[in-house]
Amino acid sequence: MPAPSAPVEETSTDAAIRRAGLRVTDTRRAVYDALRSLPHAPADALFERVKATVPATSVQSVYNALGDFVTTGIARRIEPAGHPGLFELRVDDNHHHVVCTACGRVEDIDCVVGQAPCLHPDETHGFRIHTAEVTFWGLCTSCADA
Amino acid sequence: MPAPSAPVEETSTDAAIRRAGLRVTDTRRAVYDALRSLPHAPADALFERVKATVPATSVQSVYNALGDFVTTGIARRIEPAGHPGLFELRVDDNHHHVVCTACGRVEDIDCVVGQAPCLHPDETHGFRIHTAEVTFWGLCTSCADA
DNA sequence: TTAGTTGCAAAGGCTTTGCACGCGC
DNA sequence: GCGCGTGCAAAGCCTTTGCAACTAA
Repeated sequence: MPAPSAPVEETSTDAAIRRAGLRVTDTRRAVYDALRSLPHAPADALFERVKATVPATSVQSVYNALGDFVTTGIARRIEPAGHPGLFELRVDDNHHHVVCTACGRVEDIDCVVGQAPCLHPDETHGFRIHTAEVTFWGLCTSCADA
Repeated sequence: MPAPSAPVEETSTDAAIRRAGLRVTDTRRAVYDALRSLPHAPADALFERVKATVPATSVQSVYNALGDFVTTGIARRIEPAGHPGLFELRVDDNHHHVVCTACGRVEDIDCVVGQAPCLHPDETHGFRIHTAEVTFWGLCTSCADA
């Protein structure tokens, strides 16, 4: 036996899917792994990736899996205006996104402040707010040079 | 002559359109007025409104007008994930949005802080940032009660 | 006049839905 | 074995594009 001296949190793909209450299937495993390789990928890019492992799959099945991931909370869908939906696994931490207005590239930005004041407005029109989402728009290095 | 004692800024619909460098047409005037009545409206709702004034118009013409407004900067398009694009006239001031996760209702939120620290991250992956967009997700009063 | 706009039609991209078969548990 | 998930097909929604006729400047 491997004698785990410290409590080893099982972080494999299978475990993550199972923890979400979903059955482990080839498609879901492949989609999850694809999300790990491609941090901010649109569905069709993920599909291309998944096809390499599970050739019989379809775009719709990838959408199914992504939908299940988003519903159960192990993935998140972001939708920068003017671009198709992108999917990512980072879901628990409070981070934001920069989107290149020219090429659509997306990068993560860690929030520099713990309790951002602008994320806790006092006038909320009575809304009970549970999430804040920040998107920065700008030019990435490649597009700024061009 | 009306003898304007103070310099009167002409703020009529026509003037706004003309100032954007666009020709004034019935369709554009109607779309602009519809935007004033419906602060965060999707294209089809605006179309319904416009049809009352200009029955011969079409959804595509409304899209044309909206596209022109957005391009010239007198309107802005926001796209809360999961909902069709919404259009609004408030464009010069720094304000954000609350979106109801249940019914999709959108309200404006004025930014309480002038220079929000979270909107000026130091690590930007080399992006030259020019805009920051904040979306709050929550439940509006009606949906929270239900 | 003449270039910018319209209205119509059609296509396009992204995503969801419905259903019979197959597989995870 | 039971039920969830897949794969296939088709439809759906929102939006953009192309083009001849029209009209604001």
